[in-house]
Amino acid sequence: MPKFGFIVRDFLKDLNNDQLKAVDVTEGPVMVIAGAGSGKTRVLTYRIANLLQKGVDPFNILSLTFTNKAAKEMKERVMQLVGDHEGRNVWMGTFHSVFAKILRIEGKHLGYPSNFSIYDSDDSKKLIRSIISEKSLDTKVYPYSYVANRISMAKSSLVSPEAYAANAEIITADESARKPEIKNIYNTYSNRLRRADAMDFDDLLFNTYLLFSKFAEVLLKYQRKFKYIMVDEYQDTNHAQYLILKKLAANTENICVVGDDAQSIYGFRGANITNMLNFKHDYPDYKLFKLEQNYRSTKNIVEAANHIISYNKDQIKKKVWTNNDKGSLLGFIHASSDNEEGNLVANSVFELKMNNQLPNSDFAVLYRTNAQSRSMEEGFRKLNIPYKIYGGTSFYNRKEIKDLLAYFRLAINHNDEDSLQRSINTPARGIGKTTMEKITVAASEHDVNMWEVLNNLEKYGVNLNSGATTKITNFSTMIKSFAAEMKKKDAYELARHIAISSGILKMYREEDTPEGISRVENIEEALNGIKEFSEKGAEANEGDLEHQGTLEEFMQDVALLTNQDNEDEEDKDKVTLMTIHSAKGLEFPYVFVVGLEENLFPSIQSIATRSELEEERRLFYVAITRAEKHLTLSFAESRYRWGQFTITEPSRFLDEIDDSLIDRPKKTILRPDKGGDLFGNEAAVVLPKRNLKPVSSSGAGKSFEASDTGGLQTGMKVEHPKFGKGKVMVVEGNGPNKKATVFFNGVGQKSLLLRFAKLKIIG
DNA sequence: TCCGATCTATTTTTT
DNA sequence: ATAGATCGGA
Repeated sequence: MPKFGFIVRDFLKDLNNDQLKAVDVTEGPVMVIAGAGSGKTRVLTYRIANLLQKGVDPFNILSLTFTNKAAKEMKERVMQLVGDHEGRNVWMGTFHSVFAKILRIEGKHLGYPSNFSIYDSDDSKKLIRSIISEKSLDTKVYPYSYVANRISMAKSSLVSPEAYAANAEIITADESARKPEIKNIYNTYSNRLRRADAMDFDDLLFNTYLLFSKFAEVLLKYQRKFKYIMVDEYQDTNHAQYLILKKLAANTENICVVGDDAQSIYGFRGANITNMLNFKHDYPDYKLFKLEQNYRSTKNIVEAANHIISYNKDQIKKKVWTNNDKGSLLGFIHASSDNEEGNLVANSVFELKMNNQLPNSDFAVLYRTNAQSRSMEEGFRKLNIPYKIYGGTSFYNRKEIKDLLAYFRLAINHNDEDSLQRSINTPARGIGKTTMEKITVAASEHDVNMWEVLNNLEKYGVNLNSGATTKITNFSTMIKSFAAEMKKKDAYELARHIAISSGILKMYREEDTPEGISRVENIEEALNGIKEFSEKGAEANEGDLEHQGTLEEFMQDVALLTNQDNEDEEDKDKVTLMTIHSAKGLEFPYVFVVGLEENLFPSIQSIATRSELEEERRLFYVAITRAEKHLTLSFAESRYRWGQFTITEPSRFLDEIDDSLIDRPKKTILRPDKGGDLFGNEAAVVLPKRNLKPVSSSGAGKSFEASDTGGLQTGMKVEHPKFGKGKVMVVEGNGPNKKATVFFNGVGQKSLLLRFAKLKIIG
C-alpha cells in the first residue's frame, strides 16, 4: 500500500509530461538532460518521493549532489513531500561527504584508521610546497599550485604515483615542460599523506574507488545498500566519480543521472562531459528524458541564454523554451571603473527595490572571481544595503580558526603532521625551527611519523638540550590529555578547554590590535558553533551514524563544510554576492552579472583553447540563467587588478548577445576603433588586446615568442608584438611589479609591466 | 628566539 | 593590496 499516496499524487499534477516520465520510471538506468530552470531538482525530489511511496526503504536510496547546499535543499524538499521521518533516512550528500563516511567505516581495509584527517586544499598545497623545498627544487620551475593541480588531475583520473611514473605520455609531457620531478613530488606527497593518516579531497574519491575495486565483499555490501542511486549535476563528475558510480550501480542498474552539458563548468578540475556521452554505452537500454521547458526566466532571458550557448560547438542538441512573459530587456551598465561599477550596481538595486518594493534577497550580484566582491561591497555599503558574500576565504580557513582546529585534529589523530607543525609552536612555546628541523629529518630518515619521533627522541637519535626536550614532552603530554578527554567531554566543553589551555585564546587576546580582537571574536564564534552542535545532539542528518556530540564527530563534519553551508537567520534578507561557480543551481528574481571584460570574463587563463573558451561561455550561460525576472550585464573600462590599474576591453560575450535583447547604446561607443592610447595615460598598463585583425589563432603564439625578461637591463633592445622594436630606458620594481620603460621606434616611450608585456630580447 | 623589514605569490572557478 | 613567507639583525 502506498504510504503517502495522497501527497505525492497531489504533487504529480504539478509535473509536466517529461518531468512525470522521469519521475515515473524508477527501475533501470535513466538519464535526464535538464535545461536550465527546467525543474531538475523537482524531478529528483519527486523521484525520491515516488520511490518511497512505492515502498522502497529510505536506507536503500542514495542521492548524490555536488555541494552541501544542494544536498541540504534536496533533503528539505524531500522531507516536505514525505515527512521528516522517512526523508531523514535517505542518504543525501555530496560525493565527498558520503564517501568520507564510507571510508571512516571501511578504511581499515586500505590501512586507514577511522579517525583519519581530511586535508583541505590549503593543507595539501602547504604539504606540496614543503616537499618541493625539501627536494631543493626551484620554485620558479615548480610553482606549487601548478604541481598541486597536476597531482590533483592525476588523482581524479585514478592515476596513482606508480601509474604516473609508468605512464609514458605523462612523463613525456612533464619532461617537455621541463618539470620531470613532478612524479617524485607526487610520490612523496602520497607517502606523506599516508604517514599522517590523512586524505586530501581527491583521496576521498580515489580510495573509495580502490576500496570497491579491491574488496568485492565491501562493494557488495554497498551495492545491496544503495539499490537506487540518483546523481545531480552529472555533467560535473570526474573520472573517479564516474567509475565509482558504475561499480555501485552494477547490480541493480537503478541509476538516474541528471545533468546539463551546457552547465558543465568544472572541466578545469577534471570534470568530464564525456561521462554523459558514455552513459548510453554503459547502459544501452537506458531511458533518456529531456526537460526543455524553462519555468524560471522570462523569454528575453531564455533567448539571450540560447543565443550565447549557440556559439559553442560542443553541445548536446536541445531547445530550451519558456511559456513565461517576454519580460523587460536585459539591462546594461557601462562604468568607467570597478569602483563606479560597484556604485552603479548598488544604485540600480536601490532603485529597483524602492520602485517595486522588493526585498534585498531578490537580488544577486555574480562575478567571475572572488576579488571582484570588494568594489561591489563598497557600493552597497555606501547605500546601506545589506549584503552577504559567499566564498572567498571560508570561515574555517581563517588563520586563527585553523590554529585552533589544528589542536582538535591533532588530539583526534596524533599522526596528523600538518596539524602538529601548525600547533607545536603556536602560541610560541620555545620549540623553534632548529628543533623541528631535527625532528623532521629524523622522521624522514626512519620513515616514521613525527609524533612517533617526538615521543621517542632518543630512539631516533634526536639530540636536543634538556630544555627543548622538556618543552616537547610537555606539548606531547598536553595533546594526550586532550585526547583522553575526547570521549568524556562533549564537543563544546572540550573545545573550550583546548582553546584555553593550549594558550591560543590568550595569545590572540594579548595581541590587543583590532585584528587580534576580531580573531578572538572568530574563535568565540567557532566555539559557539560547536556549542550549537553539541546541544543539537542527534540531528542524524546523514544516514545511520550514531551521533553523540563529541568533538571528533564535529571535526568529521567540519572538514567538508564550506562557508556556504551555514546561513544565519539574520542573513535572510540580504543581497547575495557570489561567484558564478557558486551560484550554480540557484535562482534570483534580479541578477547582475558584473565585470564583463576581456581577460577577466572570459578569464585570461582560458582563452587559449576552444574548449577552455567554451567552458567560460557555459559559465556565462549559467550566470544568465540564474535570473528569473531581470538580468543586468555590467562592464567597467578600468579596474584594479593585482593592485595595478588596468584598462580593460568589453567582453566578447557582450557581442554575442543579440542587440534586440539588450538595452544599451550602440556598440561603436563600446569599442572605439582606436589603439590602446585612447586614454592617453602612460602609466596605465594596457592588457594585451584581443586580436582585432584576423590572426591565425594557433599560429599567434608561434610567430612571436616572448623571452624570459627576468634579467632585463637598461640599454637592451627588445621587441614587442604590438609596438615593435625598442630600447629599454629604465628597469624598476621587483617581482610581479617589475616594470620597464621602453622607447619604441615610431611609437614613443611606454611603461610596461613585465608580468604582462610580451617582450622578446633581441640584443 | 624573536621581531621587524622585505620579498613573494596570489586572482579562476570548489569539494 | 595584501597576507604570508623569508631574511637579517638584536
